[in-house]
Amino acid sequence: MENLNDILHIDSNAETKQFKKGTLLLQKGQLSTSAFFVKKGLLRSYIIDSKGKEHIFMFASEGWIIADIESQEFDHPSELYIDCLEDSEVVTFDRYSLLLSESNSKSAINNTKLLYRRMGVLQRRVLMLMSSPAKDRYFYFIETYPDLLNRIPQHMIASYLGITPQALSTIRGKIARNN
Amino acid sequence: MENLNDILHIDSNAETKQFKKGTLLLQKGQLSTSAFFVKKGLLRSYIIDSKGKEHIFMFASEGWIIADIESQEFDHPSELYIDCLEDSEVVTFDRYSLLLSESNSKSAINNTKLLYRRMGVLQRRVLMLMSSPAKDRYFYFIETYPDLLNRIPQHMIASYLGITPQALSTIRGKIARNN
DNA sequence: CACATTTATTAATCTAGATGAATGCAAAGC
DNA sequence: GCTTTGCATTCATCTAGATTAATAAATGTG
Repeated sequence: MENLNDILHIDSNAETKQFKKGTLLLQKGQLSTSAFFVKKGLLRSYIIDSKGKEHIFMFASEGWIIADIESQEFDHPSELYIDCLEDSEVVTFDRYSLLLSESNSKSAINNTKLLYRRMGVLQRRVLMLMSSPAKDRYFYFIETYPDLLNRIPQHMIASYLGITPQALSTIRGKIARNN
Repeated sequence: MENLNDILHIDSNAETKQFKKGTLLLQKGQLSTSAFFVKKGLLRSYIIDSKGKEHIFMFASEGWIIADIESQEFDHPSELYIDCLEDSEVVTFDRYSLLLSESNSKSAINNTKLLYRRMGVLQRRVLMLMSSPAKDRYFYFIETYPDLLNRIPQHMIASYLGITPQALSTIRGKIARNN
């Protein structure tokens, strides 16, 4: 995990902490420049809309970084919540330490590659939300994150896909009986 | 335009070209590592789905870079089309030249900041597609890109918002007569 | 263990937005 | 100048997925 070493080396405040399932690491309204690197376990980020409904933006399992990039980038208070779906081991570090680490050219290229990759993933997500029916998005999720499938309750997958748990259940029912 | 100078300096192949409105710069199926910097004019990227319907992923006016990041990142043939909505002046450069430019730490930080900003924009886009009705997305577009409003035909704005031209027209009608 | 909470399923009804079609208008080409 | 093509609007219908509600299995927890 070369990337992690970079972070630890550059941000002296970065330290590994243990969190219990259910712990909130970031809450709506907070001004935070923290990002979370997941060493072990599973986190998610989500918003709660005006009707009180949750919408999951992303899951982060081992090796992923999760943060509210938008609020950090535009200096708004966070809209996202970030919490633990499993007991987790997390390195908290300052978002700006990643920028500074750019001066080290080896890690710079690595970090930039990671950013491009993340952008590629987001591009796909936007295009699928715009153009594909829920069933197709579900299939894509299964193929892309087969490991997450058994670690995440179904209603949260529905939330990630942008549909209700009932709709996902119906889709799965149809798939099971083959239509 | 410091960023542009970096590009021109590092990628000797980069050159400014003129394109007429309607010119296709990238097409589905192509394997391309090119990115396009818009000096003047207006480009867009979009997919055409299995039913022949267009879905616009983004617009790029002066100062923006546009490319199919996903296909480049995962070495797939492009799914996106990129074309000119106006007569445009475009610098074509290789995507990897940006990576190399990271060794120059001043431009490195600049490029990384741009990437974060783009990710922030994409985060918002995903969250709005998941949680906000079309009317709210339309208002957000107006507020965020007021300059584009008069340069882009309405049915393309609808496509960007993820709805049909008819639906956008109806929404605008309601707004106009205040309900 | 019993009891509460979380999770998944199914079904009836409702709605935002899609689809298809017709109309008017403005710009573009000949 | 006319004629074609593209653009926006309106309306009637249709549908994917939301909402509401009821049921039941699975998982926790004292």
